[in-house]
Amino acid sequence: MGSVTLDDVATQAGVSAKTVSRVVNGERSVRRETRQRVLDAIQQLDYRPNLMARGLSGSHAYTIGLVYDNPNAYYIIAMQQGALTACDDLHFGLQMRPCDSRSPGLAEGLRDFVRRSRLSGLVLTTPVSERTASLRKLSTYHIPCVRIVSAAREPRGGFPCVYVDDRDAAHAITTHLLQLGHVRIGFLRGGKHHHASAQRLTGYKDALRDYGIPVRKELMIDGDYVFDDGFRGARRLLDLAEPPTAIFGCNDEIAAGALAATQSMGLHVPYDVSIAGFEDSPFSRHSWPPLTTARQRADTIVERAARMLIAGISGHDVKNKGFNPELVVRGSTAPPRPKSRRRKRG
Amino acid sequence: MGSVTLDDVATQAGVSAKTVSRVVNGERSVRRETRQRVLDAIQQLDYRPNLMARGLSGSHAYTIGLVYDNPNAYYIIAMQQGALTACDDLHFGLQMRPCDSRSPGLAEGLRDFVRRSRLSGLVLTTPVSERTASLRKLSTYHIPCVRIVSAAREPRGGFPCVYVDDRDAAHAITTHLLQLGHVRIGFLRGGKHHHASAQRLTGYKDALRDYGIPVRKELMIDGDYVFDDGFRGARRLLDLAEPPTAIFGCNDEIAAGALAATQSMGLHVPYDVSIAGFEDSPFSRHSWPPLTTARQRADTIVERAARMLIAGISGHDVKNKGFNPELVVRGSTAPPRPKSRRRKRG
DNA sequence: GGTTGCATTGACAGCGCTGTCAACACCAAT
DNA sequence: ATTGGTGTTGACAGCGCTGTCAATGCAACC
Repeated sequence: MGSVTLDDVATQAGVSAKTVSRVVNGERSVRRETRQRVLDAIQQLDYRPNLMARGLSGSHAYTIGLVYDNPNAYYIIAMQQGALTACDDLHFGLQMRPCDSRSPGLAEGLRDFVRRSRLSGLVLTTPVSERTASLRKLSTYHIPCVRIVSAAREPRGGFPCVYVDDRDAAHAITTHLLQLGHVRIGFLRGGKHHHASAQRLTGYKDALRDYGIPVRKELMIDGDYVFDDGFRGARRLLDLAEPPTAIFGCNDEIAAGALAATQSMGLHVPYDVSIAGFEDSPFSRHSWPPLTTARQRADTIVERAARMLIAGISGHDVKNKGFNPELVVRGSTAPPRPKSRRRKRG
Repeated sequence: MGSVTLDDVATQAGVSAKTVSRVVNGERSVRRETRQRVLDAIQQLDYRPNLMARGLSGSHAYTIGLVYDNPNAYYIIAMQQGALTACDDLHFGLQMRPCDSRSPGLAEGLRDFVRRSRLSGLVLTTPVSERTASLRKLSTYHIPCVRIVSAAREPRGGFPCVYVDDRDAAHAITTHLLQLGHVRIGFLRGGKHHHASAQRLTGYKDALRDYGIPVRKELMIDGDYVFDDGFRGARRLLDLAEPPTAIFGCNDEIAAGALAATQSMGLHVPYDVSIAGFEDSPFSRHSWPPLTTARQRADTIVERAARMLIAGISGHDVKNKGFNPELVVRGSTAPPRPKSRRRKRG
């Protein structure tokens, strides 16, 4: 019943409690042979450190915070899952916290969150990780943080990062559509406050330029990362005098909305219109036809960020890490129908 | 920097630390006048108990667990929000935990979860709260729990409950459709393992019977709580020789799928087909037209359950509490079109 | 008046861990 | 042999709180 404590392990290994503590916390000054004896005892007794005791005693709580502000519930769930995996594995606690990334008091709010629970550090997800002014303020509080950001290459300075090359992935998706033969490609933007959205737009534009195709303003529609904006945006695109033959939604939920809108106009996907998303969320798999998208494993990315954060807190060196979302071609994209044979039903 | 402790409050109020502890924990044996003095001091100093210290010292961690197993991310997020509100307010910690409600080791898994973090208790959400065998086993572990269940009246025995009358709400929605003049009403079922789904089906059937309308098997389609099952189910319904004039989806995501399917067939909602959902999730508001639905505030319901749980842990009496989802009529339902003038486009 | 019982309060130990500091062994340099 | 550094280990206090138990005050009882 009463669980195994440091002292139990110490007795078993024939050392002092403090030495066990040293081993558990990966401190260097323990002889190899002693360390092994302790590790064996830990394994034998299935010892797990008591978070409360560690937190009460130590200078921090051995618990990290996951901070997010995102309208996309599926994305949040995936991020939580990733953070949970890392924390369970490394015997850290996890506090999950929604927040308002546009609040002027963001930095202070995060500071209070950390102080109240004596958190060891924070994983800052987009778009919280992009509020540079707040981040600057946050850095004066000496709170260990890892940011997840949208960038093609390793950002310089500031907090350690996990960076995701949204531009490149959007470039790949757009290129996929271009290679299929599409020329008029619509783009449905997401979250104005999300850099990722801007990066994906850049990738789209760059790909068009690479193919010598002019970027048309009327083909790029603003909106947020929600189903309905995808629905309305796609309607606007398809109501154009010369509608696009393909639509690239800034995330899967937008793309799912676009899919519904397209079908609501009696058009067939992918024969009349191709549709691509971004994220590989359940939306992209559950829709019909399933969406071509860029696989961006939010769980993997956040897990990595959490591991980096904990490594940093434990005094290890941390190297920034980049991810490249991977193109996933599914049934929602196909070559455009020859113009003469296209018709709009409904 | 170093935060306010019990001793600080005790000094300020001129009492011992233990007395402050008594006030904070709502114990009875404190004179009214003393209690007030302590409360004032707490307010003045903005004291918040240290969870780690409480947990280390006390017999439990002053932290509750929220357990869920649901494919609907929006629903999970809402539940988390509600639990967070209650815990923040009552100075309890919160651990959120996805799990597999169909695992045979469910009870043991929950027990280990509780033991490892010395949790004070669990809020069991559907469908975890419906695994009667596991629940019976769980009850032998003496873990305080509050269940959220789908039931018309207060369940007898077992753990305390928050019960939601899904049957009644589904009855109300169906009646709404019947009153509009619909006779052939399709029903898209959700999660086979969710009692709520069965309850809603019952409400649907009961309402039909109340109106003397036969329940037709071909109008009730199985599926899970996901967009795509709504899409496919609606297609099947509308492809019937004599299709329904209204479709009732077991939750909003299913209904959103049905909406997309209906529109994909060139039919107009609500003029050709009425569609209703259940839950009042973002889906129902973001779709076009917005969905008629039953407002079931998962956040409010879970907040209530969490408050009940914490009250029980603190030794107070707990009374079960019922919720009745409330009919919300929006643009997706209207009287059926006279049959002669109905046409199917596309 | 002395005793009992209840309501109210406080002293104290200790939850399981980490930070600090001191102790010890050992080797290289003096 | 002595000193000083380095690597390794342990003793001990104490983090902020609660559980236990004892002390206090006061009213009610024989």
